Parts: sequence; C-alpha cells; structure tokens
Amino acid sequence: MSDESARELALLLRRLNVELDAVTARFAELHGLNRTDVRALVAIMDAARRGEALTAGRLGEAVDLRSASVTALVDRLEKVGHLRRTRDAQDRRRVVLEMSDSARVAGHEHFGGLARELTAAMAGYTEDELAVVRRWLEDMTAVITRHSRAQPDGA
Amino acid sequence: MSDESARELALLLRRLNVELDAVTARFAELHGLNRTDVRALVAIMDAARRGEALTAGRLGEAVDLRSASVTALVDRLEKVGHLRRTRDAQDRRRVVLEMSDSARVAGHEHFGGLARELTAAMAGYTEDELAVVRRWLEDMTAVITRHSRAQPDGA
DNA sequence: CGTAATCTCTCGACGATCGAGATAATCGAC
DNA sequence: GTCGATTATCTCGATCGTCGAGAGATTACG
Repeated sequence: MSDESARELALLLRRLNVELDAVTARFAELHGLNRTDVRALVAIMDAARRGEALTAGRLGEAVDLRSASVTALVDRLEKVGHLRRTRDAQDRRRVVLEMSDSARVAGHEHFGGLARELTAAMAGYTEDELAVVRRWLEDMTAVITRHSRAQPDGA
Repeated sequence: MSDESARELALLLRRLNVELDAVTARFAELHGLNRTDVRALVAIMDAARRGEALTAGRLGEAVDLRSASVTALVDRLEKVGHLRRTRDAQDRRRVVLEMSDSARVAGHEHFGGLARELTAAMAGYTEDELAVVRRWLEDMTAVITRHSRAQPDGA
C-alpha cells in the first residue's frame, strides 16, 4: 500500500469523527442537554446493557467529573425526568442511578436509528470485506489508544 | 453479511471515536487548553493547509461560537502565544488569525505523530484491502452525516 | 465501641459561553 | 464626496458547568 492511501484513510477517519460528534451534539440540542449530559446518559445505558446499575461515583469515573460536578449533573438530569436517584439498600451511602423510560426511548430512537442505518449500509458488503474492515478498525483503535495513553505523567 | 457483523463494526466505530476524543483531550491537557481551543487550532491549521487564512468570524463559524466567545477564545490563544491577530489590510474591520510556529510544532508533533503511527499500522494491508476500508468509511460517513443533518428545525 | 475510610452533597469561586449593544470600517445610492 | 445601511469585531453583564474544600452520613475495621 502507499502512504498516500494511508493518509487519505486517516483524513476520512477524522472526518467521520467530526460527523459522529455532530450526531451527539444534535441529540443534545434536540433534548435541551449539553455534551456531558449526553455522555452520562450513554454511560448509564451502556452500564445497564452490561447488567450493572451505576452509582454517582461510578458515573463520575465514566465521564471524568468530580463529585461536585456529578451532583450537579444528576440534579440536571433528574429535574428533566431522565434519571432517578435511589439510595442503595446494601450501602446507604451510595446513590444508584436509573434511567427513566423517556430517556431510554429517546436514546433508542436517535442512536438506535443510526445503528439501523449503518447496518443497512453494510448490507452490500461480503463477510470477507467486513472482516477486513474490522481488522483495520481494531488495528487503528489500538494505535490510537496507545497514543492517547502515552507518557501519562508528562515525562 | 450478518447483522451481527454490522453491529460489531458499529460498536468498534464508537469505541474508536471515544479514543480519538481522548487523543484530543490529551493534547489539550498537555498544553493547558480546553476542547474548544484545540478545535480552533485545528480549524486554523486546516484552513492554512487549504491556503486560506481564517478571520475571527470564519473561525466562529468553523467551531460554532458567537462573536463574543470568539473574542475570548482568540484572547486566550493569543495570550499563550499560539496565535497572532493581524488587521486585514484590504478590509480593516477583519482580524486575520495566524498560528505561531510553537503551535504548529506542537500540533505536528502530536497529531502528525499519530498520523505516522496510523500509516505504519496500515503497511500490512494491500491496496485492495485499503480500498474496501475506504469505501466503507465513505459509506458510513455518508450515513452519519445524513443522520446528523436530519430535520434541522425539529419537525 | 470508636476511629478511619468511603460516598455524596453543599458552598463559594472560576472560566467558557452568550445576548445585547457599542465601535469602527466598508459598501452603495445618490 | 456624503450619509445610511451593512459588516466585523469587541465590551459588558449574566448564566451555566466545573472544580476544590470541606461537611454530613454511612460503612469497615480494629
């Protein structure tokens, strides 16, 4: 392969990244949320998919916010009805967060819809082709992950 | 192809998106900038690559900020030496923005380094394989772009 | 028990963004 | 040329998201 092809793909990837961000921004705007709120809802949905219920602290780790900000964040989402606070019965210091049905529906409508469209667009590809794409995505993700984790203490 | 493969690829894409965001966040942290500042520098660099010099107003359109915020943004970047303000000679209302060498070097070091690593990781692929990846990226980008632009007035 | 550790919340401060309006420069009609 | 309308940027005051410090409540452990 040529460096030319590789550079083109890198640029395509960046453009795709920008457009994906726009999808998030659009969802946020439609629902009167900010970027962090959306990231939080996604984190809670992802956790739910894994069968866990996030606590306030875990959510803070997931979206990289301090406890004071998490309190404000949860206040916002609870006020508009996207979230419920519940004291954990086992450990009553903890606050368990549960998404409301309205938030779940909104999320599925927006992001689920996108997932369906993406799936449909992949209908024209053979399994072999998608295997190549998958390998490429995994390789690129590995490189990017390594890059973003490099020399974490500013050495 | 199966829906299973498609869904996996969609998830991989999302993960890649998250990691790319982390690269940006890391660059910002290393240089004491926020996300918007980085997006602004990238926009100015991209424009320079196209042979244009951005004005304050154009930059605001590029990063979706109002003029008051652009003024503050440029103040920040100028204060730390990443940017220079220059009055446009033809139209003296305009403020032309030019990146300093230090910002250019920092950007090339961080993002150029990543680009090199990505290119290297693609060395093991044939041109045919990369052509498949490129077609796939273009298709997915088209779907995502359409999705983020849909029904712009909340219909 | 009692002391330390953990989890969330409150409070005050700071920074990024915005709307409204001010200032300055350009354009267009006459 | 001159004057009003338009364009480009900046100033000011307000709002909102985030944070550090520390308080309050609960649990863990000796």
